[in-house]
Amino acid sequence: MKQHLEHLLGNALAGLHSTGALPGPLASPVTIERTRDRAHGDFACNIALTLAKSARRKPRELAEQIVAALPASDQVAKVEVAGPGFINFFLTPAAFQNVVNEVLAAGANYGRSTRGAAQSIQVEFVSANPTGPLHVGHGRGAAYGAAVADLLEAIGHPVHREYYVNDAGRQMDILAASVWLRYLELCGETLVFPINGYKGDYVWDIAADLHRANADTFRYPAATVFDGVPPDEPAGGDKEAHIDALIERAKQLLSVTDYRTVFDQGLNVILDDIRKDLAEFGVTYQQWYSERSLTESGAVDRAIERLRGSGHLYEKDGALWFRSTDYGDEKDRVVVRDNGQKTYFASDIAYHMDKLERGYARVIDIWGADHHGYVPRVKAALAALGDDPAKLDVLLVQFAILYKDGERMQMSTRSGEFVTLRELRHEVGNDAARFFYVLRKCEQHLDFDLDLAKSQSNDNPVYYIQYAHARVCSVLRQLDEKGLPRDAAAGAANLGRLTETHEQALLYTLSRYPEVLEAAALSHEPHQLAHYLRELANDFHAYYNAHQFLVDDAALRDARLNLILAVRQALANGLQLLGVSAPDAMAEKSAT
RNA sequence: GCGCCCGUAGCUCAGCUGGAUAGAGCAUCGGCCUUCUAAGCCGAGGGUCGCAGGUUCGAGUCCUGCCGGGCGCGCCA
Repeated sequence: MKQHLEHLLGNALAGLHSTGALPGPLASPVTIERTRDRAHGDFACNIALTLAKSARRKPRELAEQIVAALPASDQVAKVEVAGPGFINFFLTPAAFQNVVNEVLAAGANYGRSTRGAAQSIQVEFVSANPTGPLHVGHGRGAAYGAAVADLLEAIGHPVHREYYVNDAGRQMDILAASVWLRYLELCGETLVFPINGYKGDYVWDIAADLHRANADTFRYPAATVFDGVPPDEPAGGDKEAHIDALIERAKQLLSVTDYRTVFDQGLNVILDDIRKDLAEFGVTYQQWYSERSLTESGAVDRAIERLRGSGHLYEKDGALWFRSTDYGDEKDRVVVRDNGQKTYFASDIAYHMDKLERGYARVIDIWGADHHGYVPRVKAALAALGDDPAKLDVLLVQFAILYKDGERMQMSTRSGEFVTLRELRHEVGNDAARFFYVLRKCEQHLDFDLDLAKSQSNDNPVYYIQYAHARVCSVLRQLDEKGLPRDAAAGAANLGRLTETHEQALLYTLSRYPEVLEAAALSHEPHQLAHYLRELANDFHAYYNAHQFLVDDAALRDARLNLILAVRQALANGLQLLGVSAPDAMAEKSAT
């Protein structure tokens, strides 16, 4: 519809140019928009307003002239010039009624397009450190990232979903040390667990597995383990120095392979748990990319050498620095520490270099908003490597703040007092969780009221949309029970019977779906789709209450059934993109 | 102090990237179930779009400065 109108306007303007009625080529392209108010027609164009200045003409006059030059179209019922000079298009009922045929013909593909087919996109999201189970904050990144990826795929982009596994670095060593200390306790050693260690129950579970499989193989007396280790914070020492020394002791006492065994026990158990958790949440990946593999393959060294070759590295205080300030970062960054260890940033440079070398047209990183300060340095690194930093899009997701009993909950992996994604999923269900998470745009803080989500799940908008879908299914069941026939072809032939106000509203909303999908995908805003689905469900429920579908008039009945089947299809397509199920019937409402 | 995000109805948020009279859900009040599921529908009240300037035919939307809230500013990851 939109393209058709743009085509008509293009012809009209070309005609005016050729007769000299309008000067020069257009500065801006012709854009057709949906009107905010249907009193202004179905679509509107502000071209006369934007052209008025350069043409030195009054906008309304110009608009009249453009309208007069418009070619005839059987889809256009009326064209008006209104307000300061808008050109308003009123389409024929038939133009909208035909949307039903389009939806039913396209089925699960309705709304999808191929406009992005030439551009492959890599989307990296969640990528939480495998030091513990995913919590509710990660859940938002998961739901948002999956929806963005699915939306991009829906407009034709080949999409590669990836999880970057931080299986190297200090945090993982702290986990390994935590597992080992718990293991020692299980062996019968008595010790004071470090304040900076991972205290969650899952660490005990991992340690128990380790003990079952290896008995006392990795056991050392606690006194030996803590020999020479500086005191922890409660004992008047530094908690960071304390835990670092314990890691050192672990590496000294255990052989390289034994330390690796303890380390990998923690890594693998947690990573498997994360994989399973996300899969249950409907979030899947094409690839799990290991940070460790970047070091082992020499990719990190290669990245550093490339930076050195392009003259962006220098040494200071025994460390190797990247001059990221050359590219707008606020300070230079260390890539190799004075102790010879490469920083996390060095791995990340190598990782992003690798992403672009793999040939993606665009790369999207979805990070927690607390990492926003990290963006300039990664972009700077890409620029220094000679890559185009504009290929990288970093989407920052603000925190999901949990409320329980009206109070804000503190979340900390280290203290073990967090609410896990799994707990949340079990409380409110996958559908509600997926939908709630994408209901807000990512830069908006998300208030997640656990009590509301738990006790009053009826208020959840996801049920409202699912109910609309289930109602259509229910109508079809009623049709069967009443032994009434359904003739899809007759329905298609009688779409002209759909003239009620509610039907027109529904047809109009249905016709917007492809535009909403595209806008949501291009702007990485799944919430647009979520809000649209609510509108579509709203139009359907209003229609349902105002009119009967299973009427005696067979032609009208078939037309209405085709319409609501089209609505069901659009609802199902949209819900699927958000990872929410489209049930055929709603489960019995619980008594509470 | 510097940087990023947010500020719209009592509450939680949309506002289609600068368009016409600022919308929805909760909450409040009033209606609708012998008829396809009432997890639904219809109606009412509720606004200085944080404040002050600026840009233009037009600003909730763009630019500047304040105010308020969140998050960052490691040779941690």
